[in-house]
Amino acid sequence: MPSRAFYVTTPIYYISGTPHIGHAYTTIAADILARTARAHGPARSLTGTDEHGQKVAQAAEAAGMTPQAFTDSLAPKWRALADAYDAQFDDFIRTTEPRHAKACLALFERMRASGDVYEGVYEGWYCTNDETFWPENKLVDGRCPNAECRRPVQWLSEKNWFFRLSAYRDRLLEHFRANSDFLRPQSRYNEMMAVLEGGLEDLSISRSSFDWGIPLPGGGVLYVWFDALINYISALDWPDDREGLFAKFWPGLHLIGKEIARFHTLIWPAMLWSAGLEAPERVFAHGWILSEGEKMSKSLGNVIEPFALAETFGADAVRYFLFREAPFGSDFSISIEKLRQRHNSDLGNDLGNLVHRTLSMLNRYRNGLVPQSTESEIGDRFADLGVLVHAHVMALRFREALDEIWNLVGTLNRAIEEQKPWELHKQGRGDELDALLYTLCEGLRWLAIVLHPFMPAKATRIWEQLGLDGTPAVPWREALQWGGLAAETQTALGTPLFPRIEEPSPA
RNA sequence: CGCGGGGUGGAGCAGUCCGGUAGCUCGUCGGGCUCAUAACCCGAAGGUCACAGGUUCAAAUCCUGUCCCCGCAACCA
Repeated sequence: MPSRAFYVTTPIYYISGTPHIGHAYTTIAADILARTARAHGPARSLTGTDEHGQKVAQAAEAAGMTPQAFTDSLAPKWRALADAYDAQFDDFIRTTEPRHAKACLALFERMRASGDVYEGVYEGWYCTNDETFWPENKLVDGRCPNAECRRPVQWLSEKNWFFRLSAYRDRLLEHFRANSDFLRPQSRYNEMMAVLEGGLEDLSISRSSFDWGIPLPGGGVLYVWFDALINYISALDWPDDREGLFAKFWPGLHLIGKEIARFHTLIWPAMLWSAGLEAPERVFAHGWILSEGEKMSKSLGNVIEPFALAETFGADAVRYFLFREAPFGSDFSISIEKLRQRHNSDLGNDLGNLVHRTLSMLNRYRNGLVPQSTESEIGDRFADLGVLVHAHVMALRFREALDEIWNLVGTLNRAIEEQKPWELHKQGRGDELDALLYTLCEGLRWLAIVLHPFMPAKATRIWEQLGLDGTPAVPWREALQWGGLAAETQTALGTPLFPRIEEPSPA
């Protein structure tokens, strides 16, 4: 596979919100992709915060702060979320940065130059919460028709800029048809096709009733959603592109939650086309994480708090759970009990115990020294591991990637049962024992490498216990060669990787 | 006729697009092993794939209809 430059983004998170596990989910997914891609070639990842809009302005006012000071005070919690889950991003963009405003205005001007932006008067019912105008006939009981909002709307009349989105309907249809992978999973693709077939209306892209946004020449500010989408290229220094980031990394992959597929797959590509740029390469709209089978909500008291969760189980165990438990794309349920069980069985019993028993035997029988390299049938079974895991991850099949890895964890555990190293030792069959011990250690080295994107800290601990230098963030193609672990390497038996978490005792 | 998701062994889920002996994890039961985090390995029990029609040599999978469950005030991926 050619090592084309890889670019992955998360949505920019709405800054005055509260980080929850769903944000962490997207963020970790992007991190897994970026880490896997980095092991194969140039890669870049982006996250950030969405800081404009009337709601932020109002919240700032309520807090007695300027909007900028208000958002400055909130941005760190979003960086902290990525940190809490060990997600490393190459860039973190805030929409209040000058580089972003510059890109937004440049895009706006290009779109205007292409004749797709026109001035018009917008009168209608406006929902402040959604930052959206609604036609009279859409209102529900005189309130916002968004089922998740339903707040009172107000009548507004403003002179705004409009984007001729309707003109792009046919091109979008063609694009969807020609690129069946453009939007995944399939259910979201179908949904957007249905929207397209119903036709598109032009979009109001500026606001003049408040000023917390990117100011336009001649007055008004950009509509917050219009501004937000542009982050994906403003962070690549478009249009100046002084370091060639845009040229190298655009177009990329957008990871989003399913509720914002419309913005990312209909409006955003049309904006880019209007400015003479390429649409994103792929958009993946994942599902929601439910708590005890229901949508998380404060009133139900079933919100899983992401910082506390990372603290209780460790970032890596949560990262593992989120992507092993369900296919990426569908909704699934999280619960403390399920997390505990997976931690104990998959991580503790299967993987952690494998590492521990292997190093323990090596310690006992060979003073912790890796024996001479030997041919191994089991090595053959690892041959395709890197290629398979890489392919699954790049196709967003995280669960399948982990299944593949766990198959080999099972293979090694079985090899121990079948060959009974304790017997080999007692019977003085040193060569056979050496061969097995080498196979186990080398297998663990491979596992550390392919697990690293999923569980960076734990994979690094395996690496260190194997006596290897650095981290498992190594180029896969070169590193995944059977026999890479040198004989005589001094290993170090450590404490269990995933100490068992006991069931809370019944009260 | 609001929109969307879903109903598969005790639990949680794959499989459904591209029909062809029903699969995974956990749990349960029985056995083995002792290097290891009471961990590991082997075996077994357990399902009319919501229901009813239809298409087909063949349907969990395609078509039609029905029933049931979940989300849709706020926070919010």
